Parts: sequence; structure tokens; C-alpha cells
Amino acid sequence: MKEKLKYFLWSRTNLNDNQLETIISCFKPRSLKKNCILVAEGEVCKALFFVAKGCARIYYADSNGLVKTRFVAFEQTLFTAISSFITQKPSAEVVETLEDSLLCAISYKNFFRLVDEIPEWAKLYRKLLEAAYIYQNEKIQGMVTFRAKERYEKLLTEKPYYVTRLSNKNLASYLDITQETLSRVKSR
Amino acid sequence: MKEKLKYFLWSRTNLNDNQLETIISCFKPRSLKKNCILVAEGEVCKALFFVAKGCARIYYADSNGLVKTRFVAFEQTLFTAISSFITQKPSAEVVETLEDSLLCAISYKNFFRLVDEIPEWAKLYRKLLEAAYIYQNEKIQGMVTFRAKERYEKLLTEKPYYVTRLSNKNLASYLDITQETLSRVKSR
DNA sequence: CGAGGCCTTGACCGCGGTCAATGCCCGTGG
DNA sequence: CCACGGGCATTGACCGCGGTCAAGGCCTCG
Repeated sequence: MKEKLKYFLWSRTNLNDNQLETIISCFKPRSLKKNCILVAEGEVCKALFFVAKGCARIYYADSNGLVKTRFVAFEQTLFTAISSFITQKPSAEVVETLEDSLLCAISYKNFFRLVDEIPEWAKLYRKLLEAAYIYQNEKIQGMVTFRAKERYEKLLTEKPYYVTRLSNKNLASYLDITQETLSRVKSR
Repeated sequence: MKEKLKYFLWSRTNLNDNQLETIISCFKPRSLKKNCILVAEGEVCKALFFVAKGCARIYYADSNGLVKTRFVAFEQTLFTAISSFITQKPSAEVVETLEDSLLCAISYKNFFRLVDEIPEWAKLYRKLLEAAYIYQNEKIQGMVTFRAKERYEKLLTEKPYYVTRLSNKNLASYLDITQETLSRVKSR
């Protein structure tokens, strides 16, 4: 399982073997059933995760208790409840597996120790933040400029695995529409 | 004008005097009338700006040509068309002054040269990215969980200067509603 | 002055949310 | 093995928020 993490880091950074080993030894493997809560609402997010297998989502509940999915992490991605992870304040967001999954987790402490000690790791962190920002920005644009049906069709062509791997319920939540309208949209 | 930038950096970092001077000397002051375009659509954003006086906004046009305001930078803030600045690809976003303004600008080259040379500056950049991410995340949450009237009222209590300093047109664009509904919402 | 932009108000209507009924699938236990 | 229950998906009826279009008034600036 750690091989995937190693390959992921190796292919995206200029870390040397020593550094790679130090970093990877900080990650702890975790095998989880589907629908496991990794970070609960109100809890401080103390880890960052890598998905070796399966997938997980990050969601929050709006004022009416409706579930809004901010992000779905599939294989080969690093993710966490970023805001809480950065600020170490209680998280409005919940992290939950959507399938039986194999994850690797690094603690807040170790993560930021490495940021201070290994410049190349700090650089990776910067890249992550940049990517996360750009992702959020595009998501906002999508939500603001496209209507329900267009958002679905865009996702279907750009990231079809979202449509195939997620249940309608979760997909609808990710697109910020209701199950019912997703169902209608799908059937033309 | 540079005094404000100096104080801004001094109060937010641990840069020593030498470093502060190097950094500040990289910024070029610019005095601009209102409604000046700093970065046009399709142009690569080659600078990051500090607002000493006045304000500027970042917006983009949706598929129908409607203007959507992503961010408004008032005094004492660093800002840019982040996505384009990071990737050095043509910007979908436009940067425009909303009032007669005094800005300081640092070029892409100098900015990232400093990131490599001065760790404390790299740290500031990280903080900026973190803050930008958290800002976007909250904006998404607000758009998804509140309706037009609630968004306006939230902004009115949390950042009243948005309501007082921006024209209805720009405020509506920032809230992602039309001028007409903003007008109706304001009059109860 | 006139022209153009901004704000307000009214009439209309469509997207998509809400509620409800029904059917389907699947895991669990008798 | 089947019966049952709960979650998910589908479909229909309804309706409200907020967008669109249009008209009229006001302010600013050349």
C-alpha cells in the first residue's frame, strides 16, 4: 500500500531516497470499511490522507441539515479537511469513506515538521495549496455559470468516473442539486 | 505609499530589515484612476498587487457575458488573479480598480525569485495561499447554504464596508444576484 | 443641456426545490 | 430460504425564489 504513496511522491517531487523514506515512515496505513467517519463535525482534523484504494468525500451540512459534498478523493490523491487542518480549529466539514478503502495518514505534527525540515516537502505543500485553490475557484465558477443540467453534463464528459462510481445521492450532493432533479436530468 | 506596504509586511512576518528592503524595492508603485483594467481577459497575469489606497476587484464573465465578481481587495491587502499568476496561463479573470487607487506591484519573476531566496517570504506566500483557500471555501459554503437575502444580510453585518463602498451593481455581482433583486432585498 | 449609466419597480415565468407515492435493491434475521 | 425493513431511485404535482424584460426617474459628466 505504501508503494503507491512512494510512487506518487517520487513522480511529483525531487525528493531523494533518504527524504522519501523519512516522509513515508511518517504515514500510517489504515484499512477502512465504507461509510467510516475519519473526521467528525466539530472535531479538529489532525491528519492528512492519501488514498491508495477506494474513495472518500468531504462534506458539510447547511443550515437545514442538507449534505453538501465539497470534494471526492479517488485513488492517488492527497486530501484532508483543509481549513481545519491548517487552522487546527474544529471542522465544519466531515471526512467519510464512500467505499472500502486503504488510506495512508500523516499527522498534523509530522506534516508540518517535515514542512520546516525538508524544503522540497514545503514545495509540495505549496503545490497542494495552489492546486486546491485552483480547484475551488473552478468549482465556484462552475456553480455560478452553469445550471443543474449543464453541471451534470460537464462532469460527465470531464470526469465520467464521478458519475459511474458515486451513488446518485452523493453525486447530486456534489453537484449541489437534489436527488430528484439529478434523476430527471439523467433521463433527458 | 510604500510605508503602508512596509508596515503590512513588518506586522505579518519575521523578515529582518535587510530582507524587508530587498522585498519592498521589488514593488513598483502605481497610481490609477477608477475603472482601470490591470489584467485583461486572456492576458497572463504577471504581477501581484498591494492596495495602499482605493480598491480593486477580480471578476470574470459567465457564458452569457454576465459579470461575476470573485473578490474585492480593499486597503492593506495583497491580491492578484491567482490562478493565472500561479500557472502563467491566460487569465479568465479580469482585474480592475473600482476607485482611484494607489497600488504597489511586484512582478511574477521577482515574486518567485524571492520565494526561492527568502524562506520567510515563502512562508508568507504559503499563508496567502492558505488564506485564499479558506476564503474561497467559505464563499462556496455561503453561496450553497444561503439564499440571496441571507447572503446580503450576512455581508451587511460581517463586512458592512462592502455595502457602503460598492455600487449596487458591483455588490450584486459579488453576491451573485442581479441588481434588481439586490434592490428589492435592500428595501425589505 | 443631452446622453448614458445606475437604481428602482412592476409583470411575468422557468428552473429547480419540496412533498408524496411507488418501486427497487440489498442486507439482516427468523 | 423467504420475509421484512430501510435506504435509494424514480416520477408526478405543486410552487416559490429569483432571473428577465421593460419602463421610468435620477445623477453624473462631458
